[in-house]
Amino acid sequence: MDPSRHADALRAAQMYYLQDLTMDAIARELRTSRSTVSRLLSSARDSGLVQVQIRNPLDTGPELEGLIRRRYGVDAHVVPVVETLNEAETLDRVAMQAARTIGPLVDSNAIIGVAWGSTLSAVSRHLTRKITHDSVVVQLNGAGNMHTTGITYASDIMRRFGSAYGARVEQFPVPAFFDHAATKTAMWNERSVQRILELQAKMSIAIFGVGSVDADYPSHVYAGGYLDEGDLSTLATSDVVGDVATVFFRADGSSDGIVLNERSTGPALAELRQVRRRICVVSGVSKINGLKGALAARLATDLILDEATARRLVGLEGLAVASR
Amino acid sequence: MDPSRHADALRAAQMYYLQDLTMDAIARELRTSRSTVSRLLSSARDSGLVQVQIRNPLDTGPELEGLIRRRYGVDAHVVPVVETLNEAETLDRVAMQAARTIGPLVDSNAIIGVAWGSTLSAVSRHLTRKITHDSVVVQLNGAGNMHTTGITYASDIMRRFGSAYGARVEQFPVPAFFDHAATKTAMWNERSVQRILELQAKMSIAIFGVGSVDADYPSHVYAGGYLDEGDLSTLATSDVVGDVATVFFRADGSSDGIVLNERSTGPALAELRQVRRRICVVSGVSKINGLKGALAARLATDLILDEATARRLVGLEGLAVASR
DNA sequence: AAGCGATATGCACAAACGTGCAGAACGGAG
DNA sequence: CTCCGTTCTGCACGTTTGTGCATATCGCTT
Repeated sequence: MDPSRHADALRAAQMYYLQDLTMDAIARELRTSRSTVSRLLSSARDSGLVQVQIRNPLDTGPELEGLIRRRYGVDAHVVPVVETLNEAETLDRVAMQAARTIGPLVDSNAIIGVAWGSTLSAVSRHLTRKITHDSVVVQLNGAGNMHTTGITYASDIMRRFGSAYGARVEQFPVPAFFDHAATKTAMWNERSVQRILELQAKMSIAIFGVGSVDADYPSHVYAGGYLDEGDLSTLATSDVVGDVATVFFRADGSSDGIVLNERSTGPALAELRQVRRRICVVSGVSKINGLKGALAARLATDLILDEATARRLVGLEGLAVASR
Repeated sequence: MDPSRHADALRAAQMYYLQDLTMDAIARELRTSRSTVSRLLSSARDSGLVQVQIRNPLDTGPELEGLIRRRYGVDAHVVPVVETLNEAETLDRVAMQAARTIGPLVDSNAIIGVAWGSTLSAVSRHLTRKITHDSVVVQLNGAGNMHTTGITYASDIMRRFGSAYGARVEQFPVPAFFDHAATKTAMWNERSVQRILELQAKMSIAIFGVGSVDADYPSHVYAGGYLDEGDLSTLATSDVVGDVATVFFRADGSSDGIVLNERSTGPALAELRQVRRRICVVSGVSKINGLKGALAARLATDLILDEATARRLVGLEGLAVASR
């Protein structure tokens, strides 16, 4: 792109956001039309030149976020939504806010682990650009299943992350679950796979949703042809409540003895917990049980979720906004 | 203020800035009118809840800021202005942008040293609020002179800084210059004064303008009744080009042997250089000589200045915006 | 040089927004 | 309970901003 356009965008952004001039005044100074300035500004915004951040003072009394922080030890970001919204609208709004909340956390030299699923797909569609250097986006778990290689679906997500942050993208071209644990063992010794595993071990940020076994609309994992009848009934008898990156856990956060995990390509929970910043995005109350399990397993350091689910999490279902 | 109003402002800000809803839509969700939302948002902005930041990628070619950085070793923030603006308008716009640039640099537990003068007065008028804890604003140099105690003028500046950042304000109730160096020595042993000096020694940020002896409109210091005829001629014979916080220096940045400094209440240049972050705000090309001296003395780590002065600084007076 | 596709610009209109003003709601003081 | 001063609210209006469309500009090919 024309570099002088970029320079103009910067000038315009400074004048608009830092000097409170109107677009009209800026247009006169840049000797162009007001509409061009409008477009310059929007390009400045979505090229990440302008960064809007909302810092809510942590001392805002007994707010939802504070409650969650104290109860579960995670930094919560509650997305305000009204109850009347349907699932899709809620997801979209949670995803948009999640995308913008994640932005400031991504730095140069970051290694960003990304899972897949409907939540992450939505998030990836709303990412705001931010220029970083030498960042890498690495896929957390395979996406293939019996019907497709899952390439297009998961890789779209990865690609969007990569281009938003100017990062190299490292896909993980394996199925979500192997049919036989032995295959996984074999593959895990392949150098091509080890390269990915090593990257994962060095992640500085991980971003994922949660699956919940009993969700109203079951997650991709449970309904998308990844598991057969036998697998599903095994899950039921092991008291599994949900998963993160196709690794399953129980309500108490434990995952030992869940045989399916031996065939899963996602990072072991203990491994995930090594990551400094672990961002979990959740939209929809029906994921509550999976979410509680993930929190019990201490899988997240940051949690972005809609208000209704947040209330449910701390047992305030009925209450309206605090102190009104 | 009503705490629920604050909560609404936060919700509104999230929906507006993070979810791209219109004020109309937000009004419906909050069950209020669109105008109220508009007002909520502006209160969110100027209570510092919403933070707009402009990060210009440092790799934007041979830009003015890059040139200045390489030549003088300071982080430059060039404020775009057209040449046709008069002094007052330029100052206002530089001040506004300076105020908003400073904001993100102020943290909790900061000790902020602030000078006075027309530049800082303008800056103080445009500060955006930001809630911090246990911050202190400390006056860098006395403001009294033969005619007034200077209290109202300098203390207005200090007060504005204090209230913008929720910081304690520590004034320095001494004249700008003592008549006799001996009085300064005596006062500097007073515990009330030492308390201030100790605070200054612990400053984490210092904010100041520059005075330039030959400016078109001489700074307060040179015209405001602080110095008598004898002082002014002494300055002339010592090759002084300007001052920072009423401490004088020559074009090469040296200040040794300038007798007036022995009577000045500002921090010695060597002392100022100890401060981690030293922000210098300059508006108007006629301050160029003072500014060059200050840069030679390495008094600043960050420099906020108007475009015309920036061009002058790197010797590109005639040039228009790079690459157009 | 002409032709062509992609991109950028300005116009004009519609949508979104800020703000003065009048009335409502609130919170003491008497 | 009433009064009065203060703060908040919604309306209405004027201003500011986003965007579809027709036109212009640029870079590249033929």
